Amino acid sequence: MSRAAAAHAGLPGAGPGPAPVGPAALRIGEAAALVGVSTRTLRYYQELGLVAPSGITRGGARRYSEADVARCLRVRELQHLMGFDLDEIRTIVHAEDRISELRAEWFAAQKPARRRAILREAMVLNDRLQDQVHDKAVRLDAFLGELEAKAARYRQLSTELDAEP
Amino acid sequence: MSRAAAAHAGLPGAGPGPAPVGPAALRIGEAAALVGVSTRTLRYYQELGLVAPSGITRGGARRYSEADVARCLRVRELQHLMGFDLDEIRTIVHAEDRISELRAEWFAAQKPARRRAILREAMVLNDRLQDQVHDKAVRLDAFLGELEAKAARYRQLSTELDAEP
DNA sequence: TACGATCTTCACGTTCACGTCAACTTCTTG
DNA sequence: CAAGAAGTTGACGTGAACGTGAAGATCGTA
Repeated sequence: MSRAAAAHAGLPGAGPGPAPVGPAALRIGEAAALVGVSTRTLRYYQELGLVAPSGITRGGARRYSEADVARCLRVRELQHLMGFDLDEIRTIVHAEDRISELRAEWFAAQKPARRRAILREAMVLNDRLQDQVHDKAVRLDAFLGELEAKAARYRQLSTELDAEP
Repeated sequence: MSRAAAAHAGLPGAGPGPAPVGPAALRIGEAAALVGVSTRTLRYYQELGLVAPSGITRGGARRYSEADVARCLRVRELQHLMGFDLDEIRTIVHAEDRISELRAEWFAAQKPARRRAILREAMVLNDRLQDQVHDKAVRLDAFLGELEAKAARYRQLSTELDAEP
């Protein structure tokens, strides 16, 4: 597992202590405000292994990067836009982590056979997610189509009314 | 409020006792099986004013019509496909009830002015719902687009790999 | 370095959408 | 009409996703 992925999994990591606090380090309250949730929610996400702050101070205070905030926003999107529960979301974001790991491995890999294997795994992960989303999108579009048909029917009736007073 | 709407709101109604049990009357267990939920869930939906059985026996047993089942399925769709909570769904289905009331009023109405007013109200209700759905659909399609772009990129890399071994 | 704002970790409370058990009644079928 | 299946109300239990203190440690600024 990569360094970044380990941090996001909330693991201590084998590296030299806690990750360095970058220049864009936000405190939990600031990050929460940006995401639009409570600090409790951010701690809860970390508890579930969804989003771990990429830095911590010596005293143990969480420090969130912009990428962390983006990740939180993504979780919210998957939650409310897609209707996934946090457990499903964990699966999804971990798959996405794995994909960005694979990207790095891809650049490092020399042998075409290895590259092919990496690509295959990434494609499988991506396709799986795509299927889930596609399913929802299709049914939602159908729903929207119904509503639009009704709206059209109303407009039709309206013009008919206006035509013959 | 119309007869049907009163029944679905779970009100006793001023009519001559409970609604007659039609030929297509399903027991709660059968209706639940068709919808794919538990009997508890159907009672809960009634409790919230979402779906009330259109008939009851003298003894007080609920009898669901096919329309009731369809209504339950609609609730499930709004719940899982759209991600609305049951309170929002109550607002939506009540708006839809109001629309079908308006349809009846429309046919009964003689004066064009009255018809125009009815139509306006129906259009407002429909547009409101349509906006909510449209918003979700747009963002979901964008999400899907990202995934498809990635998939295309993977396919591209794959063919490049196969081309030059 | 003092101090108030912000953070930390428990730990229990809350809301939603039901699940589940109990005690009893009703329905249907032989 | 007996009996078992299914239904009724009522009340309490449950998992998810947090909310809400409590008690204390830490951070940033004067």
